[in-house]
Amino acid sequence: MPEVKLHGVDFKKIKDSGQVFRMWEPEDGVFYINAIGRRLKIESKPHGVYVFHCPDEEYKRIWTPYFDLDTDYSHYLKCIRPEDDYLLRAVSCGLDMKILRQDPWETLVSFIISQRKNIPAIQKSIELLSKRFGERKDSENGEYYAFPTPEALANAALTDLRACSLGYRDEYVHLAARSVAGGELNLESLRFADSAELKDALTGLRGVGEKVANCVMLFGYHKLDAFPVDTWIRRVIDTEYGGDFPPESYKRYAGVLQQYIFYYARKMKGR
DNA sequence: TGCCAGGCTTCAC
DNA sequence: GTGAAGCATGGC
Repeated sequence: MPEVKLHGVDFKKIKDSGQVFRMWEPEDGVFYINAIGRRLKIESKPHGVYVFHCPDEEYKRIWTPYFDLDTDYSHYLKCIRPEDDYLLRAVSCGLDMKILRQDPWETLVSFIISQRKNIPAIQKSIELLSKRFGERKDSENGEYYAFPTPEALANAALTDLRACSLGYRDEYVHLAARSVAGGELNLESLRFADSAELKDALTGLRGVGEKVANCVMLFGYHKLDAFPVDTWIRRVIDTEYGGDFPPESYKRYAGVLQQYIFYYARKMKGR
């Protein structure tokens, strides 16, 4: 069981970042996450040490890239203009945030569901969906339900999907599942596509517009230039940047910067 | 109790 | 291309 000293990662902020919906903290400093067909427990110890409840090999091969642990984010922040007070405050508030490398399918469905829902409601829908259609699994970190496969959701009755509080999005999820299960949309081969091609493929799905596509690109394909604009980001752009963001020099890592802004904007509202 | 939520589709213009 | 209405449901 790997016990590692980590710098530049804050799992509490990741849990609260709105990019991942199956991560929770049942007691202070203890995190669980259901992702990529696994359940992981992470325990924080003093002095930046974390215990990952999994084999060493899995930590290196799966979770290091998943949490992007080997990347130094200070590199992404060098483009920030010194006079951009708002962004500097946002970055300082969200320091040690990470952009995860989530499973594209789970990310796609999660963000289709996310439209016009708040985060607790999204989490609830995803848990209902997993319980009803996901495979029940046993792990050293407890029993859980894996995220449903495309086939499982493609074969589901629309009324059963609706029972997971999907609302009008039931049809969107069903169509996306049928498209992936039927091979018309190959999410794996899209890993090799550039951002423009990827966005075209995603927005070709019913119920996937600009915003959801950008979330899938950023959180499922690690396209750091993808810039999702939701109601929170829209408000900040309008009130802090006169309606125009990101500037050209920010565009390469706009998705990373966006994540700090999203986290900061929500944090400030909650105060 | 009303407003809002990590929006999208449709339709008018 | 832009703008507004309608959409199911639940959290706060």
